[in-house]
Amino acid sequence: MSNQNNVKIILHIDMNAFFCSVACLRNPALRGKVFAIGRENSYRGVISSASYEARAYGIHSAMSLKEAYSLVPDLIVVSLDYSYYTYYHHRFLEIIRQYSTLVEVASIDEAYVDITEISKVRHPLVVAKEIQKRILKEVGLSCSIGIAPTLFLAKMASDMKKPLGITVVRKRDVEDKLYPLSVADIYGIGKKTYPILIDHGIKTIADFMNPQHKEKIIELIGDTSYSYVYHHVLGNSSNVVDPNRRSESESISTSQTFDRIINSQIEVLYELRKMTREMVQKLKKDHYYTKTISITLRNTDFKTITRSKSIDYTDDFDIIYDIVVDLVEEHYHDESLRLLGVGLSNLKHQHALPKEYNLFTIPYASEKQLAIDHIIEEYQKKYGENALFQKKKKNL
DNA sequence: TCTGGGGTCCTAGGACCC
DNA sequence: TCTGGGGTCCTAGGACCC
Repeated sequence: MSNQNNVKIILHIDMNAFFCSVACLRNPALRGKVFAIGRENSYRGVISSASYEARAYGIHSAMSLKEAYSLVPDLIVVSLDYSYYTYYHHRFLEIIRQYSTLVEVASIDEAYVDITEISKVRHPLVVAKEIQKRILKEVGLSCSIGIAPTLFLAKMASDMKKPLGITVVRKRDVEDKLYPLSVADIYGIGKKTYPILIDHGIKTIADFMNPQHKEKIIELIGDTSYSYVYHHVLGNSSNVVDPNRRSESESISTSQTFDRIINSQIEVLYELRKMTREMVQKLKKDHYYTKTISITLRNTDFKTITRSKSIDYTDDFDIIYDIVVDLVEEHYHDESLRLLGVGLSNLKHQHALPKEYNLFTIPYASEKQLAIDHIIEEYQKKYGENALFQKKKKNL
């Protein structure tokens, strides 16, 4: 691969069945077993990763546990503390960073690396093979690697051979290697969009790229999506690996699906207060301020709404929780809920904030909120810590 | 005992300002 | 009285990804 102009050599490195592989490292007895990562001893929830042996039975991530057990009644389901995943995440990044300073972390189990520099003295394929071998030997994880001139093509390439694959996609390989693939394999085309395309005869990437179909596809999925795919497939997209792209968060959120039904305002507020507390702690720990506060409510029919409100930048629990209370009072009307969530978005790092926000925070708690706190306290004093839920428990 | 949890990005309409 | 764009912020929702 020669490098004229700004042709770059990008690797996309993708850990194979990452969560399951980490679980095997912690418990080697799992190796070779039909198992998955999910909530242990439960039929609720979904699979977050399936071992290759389990995949052979049709089990895959996002599948409900109930469905998985119906396919494999004696499926082994394990869960692991998240810190194990982050530990191995850093372990494989350590190795990758020995080959380039241009490493962009894309998620817990994948990264982009610009190896243009080292490729001037060593063949990219040799570099990729060495990285793959070292991650397997030194960390114990297998990965697939895509080599291409852009991030998008590298991502598509790493997907083509798993596990332990290495796939090269140069611009001139696109017709051979990408065109035969299904439109469902396009990164960025998901389960809502690909059935629409397939229903209208756009089955392969070759179909998609055929100029005769341009009008029809734009009609189906819009101008923006069409151009996005069209140009990315041709290799006309960003080839800049930016180590800082995801280093600052734009939003943080938490949500929880409950075993019981939530159907009173006081319960909603009680749970959301715990979540808000958690979010504000995280906010402060990383020295962020938030501008937009949102709540998420999902009812028993799985209908989900989010409602938000923007205020001046703040990191003050009382101010933030007060907005949560406002949102609940405005939008919750005694429906039966199964999921609650709180999100903080429009985040700004302390040092990026206009000066006036950095002076000091005035202690604040609205009368409305103090009244609610009082009700909750009284309730608990009278009936005990879990009083709010006792009546539901009886019904279970 | 159907359907987790944490993110990013985009769209679209309305308000408001110039 | 009617009629303009452009830009930015806010809110709600949805698609997608891991």
